[in-house]
This record gives sequence, C-alpha cells and structure tokens, in this order.
Amino acid sequence: MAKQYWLMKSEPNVYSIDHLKKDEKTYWDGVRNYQARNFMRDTMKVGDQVFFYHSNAEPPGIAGIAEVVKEGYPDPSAFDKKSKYFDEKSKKENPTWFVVDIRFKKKFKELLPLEMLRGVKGLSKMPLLQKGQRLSIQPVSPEEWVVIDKIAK
DNA sequence: GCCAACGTTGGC
DNA sequence: GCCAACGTTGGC
Repeated sequence: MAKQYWLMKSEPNVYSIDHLKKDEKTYWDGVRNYQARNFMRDTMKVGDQVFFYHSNAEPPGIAGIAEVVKEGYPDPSAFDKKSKYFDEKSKKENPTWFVVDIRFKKKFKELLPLEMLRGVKGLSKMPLLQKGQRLSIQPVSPEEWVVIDKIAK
C-alpha cells in the first residue's frame, strides 16, 4: 500500500506543533466530524505523513510534519464525563468517535502561511484552499506533498 | 469581533 | 425526507 498524505488542523493556542514536539506523540482527540472520523477510523495507516496545520492562528499555515504511528481506535475523550469532548451517545461497545496516534517529525524553520500557499502552482485543488473549507483532516495528494515539502526546504 | 460557509438537529 | 434554525469553524 502506497504511503498516504494528510493535513490535520489544530488551533495552536490549544495544541501547537511545539506541544507535539514536547510530547513527541499524541492521540488526535476531539474530532467530532464524521468525514474526519472516517479518515481516522478507516483510511489512515501507520507510516502516513501528516502536515500539521495551525488554524485560527496569526498567521494560519502549515507548521511542520508528523507521522501516523497508530491506526484508528476509539476516542477516549468521548467516554470521559469530565472532558469537553464527552459524548454520551458514544458507547464503549459501539464507539462513535475515533483517534489515531501521531508522532512529531519536524517543525518547519518558517511556517508556510496559508496566504502564500494560495499562490503556489499545483496546489489550487487542495481542499484547504477552497472557500468555506472547514474539514479538520484532509487528504493531500503525493504531488501536493512534494510541492509543499520543497517549499519548506 | 465579524460573518460566510457549512454540518447537524429537530419539527413537521 | 424536507428544510429552517442553530451552532461551529476559521479566515479576515
């Protein structure tokens, strides 16, 4: 199976690339969107590469790279009454929400701002750049990955 | 802080 | 099953 590429959004004031660097590894909890859930539950595989995107940031942009190290399993925060992600409808016997584990790989020397990415040839089809796009986990094509990776270097 | 875009909910 | 109301996302 060929390696797959992704982009995952996080608000840096909640969880930034620096948090991930310090933790080295985290589980991607709190996703409450079915499309993103399906990617984590069904599609993402160990070894997949992930762009770590800072949303709701100044400026928003891609901050670095992570790697999937554990495939989809039930989101523990959905069962935790104290968590703000608690979902009483998600049962342990039949969980609604899933997470994957990702590991820090690298932080870009400079963040690649959204505004800059908009001007890059070959990226115009990226969901990230489409108007109104809110999906928090998005597939990235191998071609798009190469283009962005080159810019980062 | 504003607000457009979009997903979800719930009445019917 | 439609669709209006509502809540959230996220760039600006």
